[in-house]
Amino acid sequence: MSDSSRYQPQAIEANWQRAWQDNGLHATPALEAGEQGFYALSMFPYPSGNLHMGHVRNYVITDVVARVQRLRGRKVLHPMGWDAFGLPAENAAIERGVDPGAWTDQNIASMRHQLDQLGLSIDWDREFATCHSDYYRWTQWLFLQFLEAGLAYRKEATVNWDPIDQTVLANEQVDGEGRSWRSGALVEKRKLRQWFLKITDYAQQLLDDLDGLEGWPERVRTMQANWIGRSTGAELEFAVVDADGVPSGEQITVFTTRPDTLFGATYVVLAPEHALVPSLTSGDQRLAVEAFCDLVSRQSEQDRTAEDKPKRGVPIGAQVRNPANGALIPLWIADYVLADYGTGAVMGVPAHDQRDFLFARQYELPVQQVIIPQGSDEHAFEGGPWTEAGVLIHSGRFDGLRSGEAKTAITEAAAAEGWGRQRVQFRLRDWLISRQRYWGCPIPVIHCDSCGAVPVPVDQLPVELPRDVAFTGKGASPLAQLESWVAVDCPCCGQPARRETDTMDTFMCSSWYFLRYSDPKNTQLPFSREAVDAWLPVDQYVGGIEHAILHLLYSRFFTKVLRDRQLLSAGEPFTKLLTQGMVQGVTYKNPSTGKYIPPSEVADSADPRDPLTGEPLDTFYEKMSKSKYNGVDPAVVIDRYGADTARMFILFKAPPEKDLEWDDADVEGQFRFLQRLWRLVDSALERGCSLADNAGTEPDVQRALAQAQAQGGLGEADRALRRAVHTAITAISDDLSGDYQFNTAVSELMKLSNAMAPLLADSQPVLINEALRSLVILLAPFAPHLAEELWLKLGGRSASDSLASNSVHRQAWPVADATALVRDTVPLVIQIKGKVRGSLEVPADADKATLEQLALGSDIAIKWLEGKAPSRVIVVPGKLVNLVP
RNA sequence: GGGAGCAUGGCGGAAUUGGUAGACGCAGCGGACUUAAAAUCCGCAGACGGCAACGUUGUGGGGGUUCAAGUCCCCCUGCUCCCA
Repeated sequence: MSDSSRYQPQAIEANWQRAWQDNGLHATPALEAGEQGFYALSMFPYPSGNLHMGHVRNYVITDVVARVQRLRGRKVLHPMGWDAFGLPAENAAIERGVDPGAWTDQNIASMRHQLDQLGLSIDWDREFATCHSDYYRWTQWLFLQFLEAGLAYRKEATVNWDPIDQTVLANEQVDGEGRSWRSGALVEKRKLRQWFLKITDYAQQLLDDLDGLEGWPERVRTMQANWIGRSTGAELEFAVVDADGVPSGEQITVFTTRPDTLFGATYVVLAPEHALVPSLTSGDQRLAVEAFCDLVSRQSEQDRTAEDKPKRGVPIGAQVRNPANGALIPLWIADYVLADYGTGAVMGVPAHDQRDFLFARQYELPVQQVIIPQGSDEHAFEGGPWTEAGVLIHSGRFDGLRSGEAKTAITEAAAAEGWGRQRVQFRLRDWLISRQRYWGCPIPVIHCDSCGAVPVPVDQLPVELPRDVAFTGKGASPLAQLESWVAVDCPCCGQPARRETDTMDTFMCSSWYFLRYSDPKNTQLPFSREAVDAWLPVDQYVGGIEHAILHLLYSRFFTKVLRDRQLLSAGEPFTKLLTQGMVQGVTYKNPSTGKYIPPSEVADSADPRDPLTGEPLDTFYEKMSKSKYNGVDPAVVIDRYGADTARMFILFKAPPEKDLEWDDADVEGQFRFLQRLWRLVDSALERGCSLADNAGTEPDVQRALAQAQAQGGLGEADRALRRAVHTAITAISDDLSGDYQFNTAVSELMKLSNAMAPLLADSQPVLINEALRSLVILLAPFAPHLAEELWLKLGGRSASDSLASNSVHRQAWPVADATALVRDTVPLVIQIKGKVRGSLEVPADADKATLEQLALGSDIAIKWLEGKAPSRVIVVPGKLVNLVP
């Protein structure tokens, strides 16, 4: 076989990529008024500079979706961009003195180059990076919208402060022991004025609308619902009293989801940060309280609230009156109560709450049981608290009520008597968006001594990030140290004022990027209402499960706020969501040393051993990462096998939402399949097959069928071929509708090519052409380069035809012909008492009575029934007959 | 501790949603071609028994519903994720 007729992806892929680009094949078509486009979107990447397999899987899945929709005649928007603000660029600046902007742009260029090699049908004309001012000016503009709507505000909040580097740290930069990742110093908590977005105003809507997201995985919806965490409970007021029981006038308001346990409250606990702590602390407790507050300020929230950690606290030397029974109980502060959840105060009911129980036992506080399990008069309890519902005791007029009834009754009594009320509480808290960092979107606010926090006027946007800054990693953010940038006149009064030096959380930038793609070049607005309404919501969003909560919740929040600001119509941003599984690499680990061994150092993968010690190694699959030496570089795979093989392997190896085990042997197998397709087309060409002049299209086929009909019908090979073709069309179309099942779609392509090969010799040319035409178009979304090349080889498009109109990617998705699937006879399974005993060929159109007769008369039935008549016969036409003796 | 999900050959995974379990592929074995190997092509292949026809058994374990269960119900075990 001559060299030119071998499948060599390296020789064709780059050419097609260039040709598609030059001919505008992936440009987004304009929509007619009212026309429904299809918006396919991958979660945009952070430009780290390296494309990894997780990216590849993500973008290939979205690309197949986009390509299939185009073949089905939809106008498709399939864009890509860059989530380009963030810490790595700033760290590169600190460590290597490079400009974060230049560093980021370089990474974008390099990743863009790697992406281009995958053959993705992306409309690059709509590309943008969130770190460029023509994007972030609109992030700032949107922030001002939130501010105007009263949804952005400033308040004191605790941040992580590194005392050595004199800087603020993000939570993920503090390790498990509370030390800075860079300096190793114990991180302190500091209070700073921070910007928040009022996502809690939308908590109920964000929760309610989850029900409508039927195209989302149930898992993700549950995670969001848990994160929002709605609970119904009560606010109850405990009056502060002096030693003689005389009210001081102050009230402690607690939030509880268990008002039914109120009579069991034996103390009340405030968060150490609670506003009333300083004024209520008695003189003799002051030193202990201050020392304790200091201690707590160094603890992480998780350490404070984990159920298995010891609880610590101190009494502050004051007492309150239980509003239900008048009992005087002590007031404490404790680490496990958080200031910004609920009211920052809880009632301690040690008999019926795990944490209260531990706390009471540690400090010898009284335990009063007020709930007993239903149907028991067990008043005592052993070992731990009873935290379930039950029946009330020792609760005065509420005795005998069940927990559910008692919650309502006690809350109603509280409301009637003025010491409490029902309250809905969300776990969700307002979104802290301030970052004391340089490489982020500047918050467009100016602080003026007389006017306060003044928004930067819209016509002065963007507030550009200054480029001439020093990166030391020490002290305040580089922005705060740049006096020439900070000093500015107040837009209101003209007096000297100071710029806000905090930048925004990068999640702000990614909470609206999917809107910008609809109108990426707009210089007047973030997007026009017309453009955004034409394309939004995103029809299919694809990305990792790690964004199940934050990014997706913030994006939903943004969409709702912008809808309420009349900027767009959609109430939800993403109609369908596919969360793809991880890509895992084969990992070797020495179980005795715990060290990971690179696969290149493992001589025999069937019996992996440590190259130094000869010890046997553990072999398993884990998410690819540098430290485990289990990564596979996409560039290497593409270099060796081509992008089409990489795409086919990834799609075939596992269903999209499941983890995928990278396996070189399977990649090899996929490459072999593409080579087989190439040879199949070659052998068809040798037989004179051609798709030129619309050969093998439906009119062509119908003509041949009519002619065959006149001559007594199609031959056996012809019928088998058509059955294989139209079975594949049916199955693949089905696999690509609703839930995407790319793995079975690829296997159907394999079945079709397996079926075609032996039938080429005995089938009519027109039907072979039909088969080839269908096969190549069905292949096109998965292996776009190979399909385009085969299309050209077969004459589907002549070299002089325009690619823009005659590309294989511009063809129509094949339609299955139901008559091709019809068979004369079908196998009928014979069961005896539910067990399969054999099968026979029966006429496909036989009715139930006939099938029963055929089954009863079969050798199988005669053998197994031993002459007896069955007591029962179940006939499932087209499937089976079950004879029950 | 609470919630959700998963468990199918040596491996990845299929299975009209209650109707022939193991499609398709990887790895394996046998054959053809070749001086030989690679590549390619053809074939075999859940396990157990049998020369074979065939039989028994089989979807983590146990029970149930049904003519019929991988699929539905109950209990148990193990793993994964989320929330504490």
